[in-house]
Amino acid sequence: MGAPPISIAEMSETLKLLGHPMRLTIMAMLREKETCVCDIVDVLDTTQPNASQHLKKLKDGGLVHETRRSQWIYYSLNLDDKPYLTEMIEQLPSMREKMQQIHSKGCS
Amino acid sequence: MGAPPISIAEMSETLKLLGHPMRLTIMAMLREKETCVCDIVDVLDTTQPNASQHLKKLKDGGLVHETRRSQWIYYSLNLDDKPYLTEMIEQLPSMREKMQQIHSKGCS
DNA sequence: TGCTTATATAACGAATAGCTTATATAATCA
DNA sequence: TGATTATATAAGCTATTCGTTATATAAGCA
Repeated sequence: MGAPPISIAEMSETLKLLGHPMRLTIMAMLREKETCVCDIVDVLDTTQPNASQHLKKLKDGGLVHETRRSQWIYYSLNLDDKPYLTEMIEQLPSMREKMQQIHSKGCS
Repeated sequence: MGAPPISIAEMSETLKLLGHPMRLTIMAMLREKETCVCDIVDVLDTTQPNASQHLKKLKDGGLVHETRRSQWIYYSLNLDDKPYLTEMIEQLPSMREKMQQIHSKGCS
């Protein structure tokens, strides 16, 4: 009935996931809109496997959700059960510009 | 004039600090009231050097503040320049009971 | 079917973080 | 001053995390 109790263990595990610049950048990107892996790779300016492994951690931690749409896999935020994160996510710097620049290159 | 810009690098470093159960517990304790190291050691149920090293990280990260009052050093929250944390800190589980139990033992 | 693109997984080395034990510093008190 | 209490620092070991390279899977297309 009331809000589900949040344990320190659970919260600290989640915060550990966000305590990495690439993963936090991914969260900032996904706040704008759902994004496919190739665009994330471009913005992070890293290798595809590296981005993929960070995405896996975020997914395993329940912070993001994935959907396949033909050959692309789109990631999106999944913060429904973590209301304590909303304010912080909102205050992340905008990634809009960097995400637009990517598409001048075009990854797909 | 406007709010100071927050970088992803800066935020992720701060979140990394909070991504450890002992450090997050310390933050939850300090939300209640400023606390000396010996009480923190008791609640965390760890060794004094371990607690001390976690406190040092929080201090170096600008999350807490210390004041010496005779032989005791009291730590307190320092969140003035990190408004994005306030909601999360507020939603940490209360440490009131655990902090009261400690004083039945009495560390000082 | 074979080729190409998108993504995930595995394996490994390097770097980092965490905890422990031992020791140092600082304050109080007798 | 010496003993005691509170706290910090150092050193070393272990465990975890990170990024890389190589490889696997999956979808689309010719």
